[in-house]
Amino acid sequence: MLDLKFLRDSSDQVRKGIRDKGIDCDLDHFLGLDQERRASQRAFDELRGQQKNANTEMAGLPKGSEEFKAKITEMKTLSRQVKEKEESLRNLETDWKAAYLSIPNIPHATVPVAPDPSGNEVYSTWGDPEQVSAAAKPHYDLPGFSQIVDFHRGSKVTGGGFPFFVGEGAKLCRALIQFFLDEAGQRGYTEVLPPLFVNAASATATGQLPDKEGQMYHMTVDDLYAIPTAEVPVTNFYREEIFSADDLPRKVCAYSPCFRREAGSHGKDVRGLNRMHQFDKVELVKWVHPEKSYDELEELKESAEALLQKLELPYRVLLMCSGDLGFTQTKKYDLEVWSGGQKRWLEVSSCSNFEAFQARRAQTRFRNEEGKVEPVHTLNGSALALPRVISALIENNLRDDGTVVLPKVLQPYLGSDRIALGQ
RNA sequence: GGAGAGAUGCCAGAGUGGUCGAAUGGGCGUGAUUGGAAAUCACGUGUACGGGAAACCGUACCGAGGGUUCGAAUCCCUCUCUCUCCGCCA
Repeated sequence: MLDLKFLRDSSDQVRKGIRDKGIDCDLDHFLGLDQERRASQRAFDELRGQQKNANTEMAGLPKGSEEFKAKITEMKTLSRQVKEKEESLRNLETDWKAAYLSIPNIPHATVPVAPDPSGNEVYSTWGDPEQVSAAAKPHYDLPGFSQIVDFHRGSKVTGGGFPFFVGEGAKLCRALIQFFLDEAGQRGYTEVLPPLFVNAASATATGQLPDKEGQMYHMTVDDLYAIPTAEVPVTNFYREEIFSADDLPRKVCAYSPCFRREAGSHGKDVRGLNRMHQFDKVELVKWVHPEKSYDELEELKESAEALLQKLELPYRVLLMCSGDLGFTQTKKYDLEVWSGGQKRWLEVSSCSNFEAFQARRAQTRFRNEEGKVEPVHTLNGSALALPRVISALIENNLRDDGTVVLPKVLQPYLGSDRIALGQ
């Protein structure tokens, strides 16, 4: 949610932001409801104030007195009015809240304005894609690949997009998870292992609800959602809490499986490890002082980049344009690894600043220098999502003998300098 | 899954229908005292929404939702969560 006063006083700026993101949202409908709500609350407060005054008065009167009885008769009318007014206020508040939740965050001034992904800017590039491309093939076409990532049995057991990682494949996952967590730990992130299901309040705070309901698996019997990313439970860790200024910044990392229904995404992107319903990821989340959040975004991006560098995988960083920003984000960098076999860039990380948007929904605040309570800024970034890192590792490092040479940093975790496909 | 107990402010913990946003203690903050500190004393110390230039004022909030009543932290109903014991299990 954006700040209420900001929405009222800078509505033109908000309208522009909504337009630049290409999101369909009726700000004026909300502003109209906001006025109605305020008027309704004033009226209710007034009536309720009368009732309270009368109440105090009555406490001083003898219980059975004529005066007391007369007062009761009088107050019955008022009581009815208060109830009616309260009901209409509650109804207005419900509509108002729904409209409020439908307003997206707006892009930061440094974000390029463009309607679609073609407007994303290549911010930087690391490594040499050409070098690894020569004879590489897509991982899903490699002999033996299906023995370390078994899609067929996954489909039998669960459904499409839920593969088994087997043998070396499973060990590679475990190694990457531990490597990512170790690196985050060294950067001062506290490790958590979060719940994999969250309630609706949590999903609302981070912005999955009501905006992206269809993307999550929903367990209707218990009204719980399978997390699409560890961002959801982790960001909600401090929901409804107030930090003191020197608690900030607070940094947490978490490994978790992520579950995505990905409704509506079909086509060439979906082969092999490129897009799945369940995948593993290590996520970084930060709660920071509002003045620092854009510096923190750079630090977050660099943390994720450092992982790809240590894994010796060529990548590029994109500064996402307004039209490619999500509902909740003000600014976002995507990291894309070079897939030597598929000859294309694959997103492995997304580092975003939400400013106070999530914090306001989650009511995560801090006491600022003047002692006033204000929302913190939250950020998060993948560091990293596993499957596409795995495909790049395999495709880029496959040797003629069918083995995949591992980057130095992973070797201690696997106890070997290479893994074999197949066998 | 069964039985019981409970949920109040930063924490502990009073309050069983009216003057309760809520005693008291602790913590924290400011000040007094001190050479400095401890101890002691005084004052202060929630959040949200609304009104106001501001000081400040109003209203809501005692797990959540509903009900009874002129009036609810307090009575009734439903739900959620926590704790204890039993069962079951990793």
